[in-house]
Amino acid sequence: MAIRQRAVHAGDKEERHHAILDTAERLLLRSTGRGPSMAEVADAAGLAKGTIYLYFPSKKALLLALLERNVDGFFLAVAGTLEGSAPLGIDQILALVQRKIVEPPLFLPLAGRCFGWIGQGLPVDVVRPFNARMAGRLERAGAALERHFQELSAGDGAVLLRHSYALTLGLWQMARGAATRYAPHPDGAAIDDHAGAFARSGAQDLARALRALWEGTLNHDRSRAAQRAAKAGNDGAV
Amino acid sequence: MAIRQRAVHAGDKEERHHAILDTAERLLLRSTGRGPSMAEVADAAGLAKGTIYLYFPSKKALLLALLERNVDGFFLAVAGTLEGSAPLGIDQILALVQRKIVEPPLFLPLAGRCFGWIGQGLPVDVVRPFNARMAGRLERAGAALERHFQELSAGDGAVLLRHSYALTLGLWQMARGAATRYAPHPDGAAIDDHAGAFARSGAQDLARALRALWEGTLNHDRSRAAQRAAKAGNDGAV
Amino acid sequence: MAIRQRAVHAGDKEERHHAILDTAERLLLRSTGRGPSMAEVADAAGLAKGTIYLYFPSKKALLLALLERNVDGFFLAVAGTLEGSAPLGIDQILALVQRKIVEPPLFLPLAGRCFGWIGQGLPVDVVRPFNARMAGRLERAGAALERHFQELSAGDGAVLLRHSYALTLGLWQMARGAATRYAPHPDGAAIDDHAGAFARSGAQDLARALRALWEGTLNHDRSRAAQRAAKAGNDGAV
Amino acid sequence: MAIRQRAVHAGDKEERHHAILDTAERLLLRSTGRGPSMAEVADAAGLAKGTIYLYFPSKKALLLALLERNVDGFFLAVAGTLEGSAPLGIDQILALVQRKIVEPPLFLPLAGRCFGWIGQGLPVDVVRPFNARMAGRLERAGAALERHFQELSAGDGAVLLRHSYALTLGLWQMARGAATRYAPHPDGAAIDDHAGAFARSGAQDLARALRALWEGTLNHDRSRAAQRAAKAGNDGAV
DNA sequence: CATGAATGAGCGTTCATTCAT
DNA sequence: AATGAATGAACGCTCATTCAT
Repeated sequence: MAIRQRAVHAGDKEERHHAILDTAERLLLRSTGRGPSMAEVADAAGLAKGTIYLYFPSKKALLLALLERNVDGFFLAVAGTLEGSAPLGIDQILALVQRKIVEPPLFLPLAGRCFGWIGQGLPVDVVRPFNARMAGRLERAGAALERHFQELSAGDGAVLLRHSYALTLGLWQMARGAATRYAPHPDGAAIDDHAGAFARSGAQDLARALRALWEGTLNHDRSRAAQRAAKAGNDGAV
Repeated sequence: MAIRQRAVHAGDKEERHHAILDTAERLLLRSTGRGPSMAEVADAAGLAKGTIYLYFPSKKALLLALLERNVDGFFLAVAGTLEGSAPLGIDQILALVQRKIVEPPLFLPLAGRCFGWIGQGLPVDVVRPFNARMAGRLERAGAALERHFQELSAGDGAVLLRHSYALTLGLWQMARGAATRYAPHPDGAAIDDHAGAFARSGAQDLARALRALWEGTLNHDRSRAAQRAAKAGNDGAV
Repeated sequence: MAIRQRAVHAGDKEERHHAILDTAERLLLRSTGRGPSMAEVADAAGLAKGTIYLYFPSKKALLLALLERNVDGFFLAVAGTLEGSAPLGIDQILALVQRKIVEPPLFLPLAGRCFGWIGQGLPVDVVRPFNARMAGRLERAGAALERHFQELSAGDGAVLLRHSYALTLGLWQMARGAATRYAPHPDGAAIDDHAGAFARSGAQDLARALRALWEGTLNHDRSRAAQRAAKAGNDGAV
Repeated sequence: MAIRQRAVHAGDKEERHHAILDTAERLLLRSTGRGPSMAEVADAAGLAKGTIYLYFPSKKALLLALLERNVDGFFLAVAGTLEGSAPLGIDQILALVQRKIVEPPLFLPLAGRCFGWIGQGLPVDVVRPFNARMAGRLERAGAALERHFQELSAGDGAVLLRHSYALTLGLWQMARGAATRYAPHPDGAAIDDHAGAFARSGAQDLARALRALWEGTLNHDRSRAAQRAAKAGNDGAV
C-alpha cells in the first residue's frame, strides 16, 4: 500500500473524496450483490480501510454520494446544454439525453442498486438535503427544457426528464437480468437467443422507447394547450 | 417450532410452495440490500430453516421463482383480458395495465432487486428456461394487444408491453428510494415534501407516464402505416 | 425410487443389510470429507432415508459395520488361504497380503477414515464386541501364519499382520494426500512430479516396504530362536 | 472477548500465527470427524472468529499449515541430528526417530486426518509448493541417513524414512480407533483388554515394528551390495 | 491524519436424525 | 416395514465497523 501524503489542506481532502468515489464507481460496475466491500474500495484506492471512514461515515453514505454525483452529472449536463443553445429539435435532445444517460460513466447499474439501498438506515439529516439537492437539479433542467418546447407548461419539463430517467433505468435492469448488456460482453458473442424477447434492450430499443415517451408527452401537452386556447377564444367571444 | 402439518400430497406441497413464496414476498417488501434472510423467511412461514430448502434449492432459486410468479401474473392477466374481449380503447387498456402491474402484489420492488441477482450465479439450465418462458408470455400478450390496435405491426405489441414494464419499474424504484424513508415504519403519514420533486411517483404519475408512452407509440406506428399506405397508393397509380 | 418389497423374512433383511453396505462402500470411495450423506446412501440404494435407520441405528454404526466387513475380509482371506495350503514362501505370502489388502475392494480409504470416526460417540456395547471380533479374526490369521514360519513364536503372527496392515494404511494415506492414487486417476496422467518424493506410493513401493518389514521380523525372530536354542544347548551341557 | 493485544509488528504476527496453530493442534487431538470448528479454535485462542481468517485464508489452509509444521518438525530434527554427529548405530537412530515422531507434539492424528483433506479442494498453487517443500525436507534427511549407513544407496534413505513415517502413522490410527474410547475422558485409566489385540500400539509395539522395518531394509540392501561386489569380482576375474 | 488488526453478528447451506403418515 | 417431510444445530465464511497504535 503506497503511503499517500496526508491530506492537510481542504483542497487535498476534497480531492481524496473524489478519488475514493472514483474508485468505488469503478468497482461497483464490476461488482455483484452487495457491491464492492469497503476493503476492496480501500485496497483499490491505495488507502487503508479505516481511512475511508474518515471521508465517509458509512458505506451507505458513500453509495449515496456516488449516486448523487452520477445523477447530478446527468441533469447538470442536460441543463447546461439546453441553457446555452438555440432551440433544439426533439431528435437532438433525445440524442443528448441518451448520450448523457447511457454513455459516459455507463452506470445506471449504480442507480439501480443504490435506489434500493439508500432510503433505509440513513439518518434524516443526510437524506433530506440529498433530496432537496436532487429536486433542485431536476427543476433547473426541467425549466431549461421547457424553454425549448413551448407546449410544455411549468413543471412538465421536470416530469418528462424524470420519466425518461425511469424508463432508461427500468430497461437497463431488465436487460441486465438476461445477461445481455449495453456494453458488449467479453465472450458474449451468442449468449442466448431466448434472452432476447424479454430483454432485447440495446441502445436502439432505448431510443425507440424514449422517442415514444417524448412524442407522446409533447403531443399530449400540445393538444391540451390547443384546447385551452380554443376555450379561451370561446370565452372571449361570449 | 411445531410441525404445522406435513405436506404429503402433491397438492399440499404445491400449496406450501406458494405459502413460502407469499411469505418471502411479504418480507421482501420491507427488506433492504440482500433481501430477507432464509432464516427470516422460514420463521415467518412457521417452518424450520432446512424446510425451505426442501422446496427451493437455494435462495437465488427462491427469488427467481418469486420474480417469475410476479411477471407471469402481469402478462397472463393482460393477455387473458385482451384475448377475451371486444376491442378496448386506450384508456381501458391503460387502466388494466396499471391495475395489474401496480396493484395486486404491489411489488415491482421484487423485480428491481431480482433483475440484479438473476443472470449471475444461477446455472444456465435454470436461467435459459426461465428466459424462454418469459419470452413466451410476453409474445402472447403482445399478440393479443396487436389485435386491439391495428396500427401495431407484428412484434410491436410485445415491445410496447416491455417498455411499459420498464417504465413502471424505473419509476417505482426512484419513488422507493426517496419517498418511503421518513415515516418511521407503518405508513407513510409524513412524507417529506422535498422527496417529491425527484420521486413523486404515485399512481397518477405512473398513469401520466404510461399514457405518454402509449400515445407516442401508437401515433408513431399510425403515421408509419399512413406513409406506407400513401406510398402504396402512389405505386399503384403509377 | 423403486418401491422394493418388504423384507419380511430374516434372509431378506440380511440381504438388504448387505445391499446397504455395498452402496455405502461404493459411495465412500468417491467421497470426500465427511463421507457420503445418509441421503446419498439411501438414494443410491433405492431406499428412503428413514429405511436406512431401520437397519443401522446411526451413521457411525453403518460406518463401523462397513469397516468390520472390510477388515474381516482381509483377515479371513489370509487365514483361509494359509490354513488350507502347504507351507508357503515369503514371496507367495507377501503377494497374498498385498492382493487381499490393496486390490479387491480397494479401500483402505475406508479404514483411513473410519478409524478416525469410530471410537468416539459409539456406545460401549457396540464397540466392545467389535473389538473382540477383530481380535478373534486377527489371532486366527496370526496363528495360521505361525504354522508357515516356525521362527514366529506364539502371538508374533498376529503382530506381523497388524504391522502390515498399519504400514499399508499409512502409505495409502500419504499417497492420497499428494493426489497420486493406487487406482489410476482418470485424467491424472502427469499430475505433478513434485508430489513424488513424499508420496510416490505405488504398488511397488508398498511391496518393497512390506518385504522389508517381513524380512526384518522373520530374521529377528530367527536369531532370537537361535539364541534360545544355543542357550538351551549350553544349559543342557552343563 | 477483549482484545488481548494487537499484533502490529511482524514478530507479533508470526507469534500469533503460531499461537493459533498451537491451539488448533491441541483441539485437533480431542476432536473427531471434521476437526475442530473455526469457532472453537477462535474461542480457545481467545480471538474472534474473523481474526483467525486474518492469519489463514481458510480452514483447509490452517490444517495444511499445521500438517506442514508437524512433518517439518520431524524431518528437520532427524536431518539436523544426523548431519551433526558421528556415525550412529541403528539403536540410536531408531530411538531418535521414535522420539521425534511420537513424542513431541504427539500428533500423528493430525497427519492421519490432514492427508485425507489436502489434495482435495486446495488450489494447485498451494498444494504444489507444499509438496515441493516436503520433498526437499525428505531428501535432505534421507541423504543424511545414507551417510550413516553405507549399505543404503542413493535415495534409499528417503524411502526408508518415508516408510517409517507411514508405519507410525498407520499404527497410531489403529490404536486410536480402538484404544482411547473406553476411558470417559481424562486419562486412559481403564482401557479395555479386548481393544488390545487389534490396537495394542504403544511405544513398544511401534519400536518393534520400526526395528523390523529398518533391519529388513538394511539387510536387503546389504545383500544386494554383496551381490554386486561378487559379480564385480567375477567379472574382474574373467 | 492514517493505519490495519480485531471484532462479531449475520449469512447461506448441509445433514444426521425423528416421526407422522 | 417403509416412507420422506420436517427439523435445527452446526458449519465455514464475510464484511461493515471500531479503535489502539
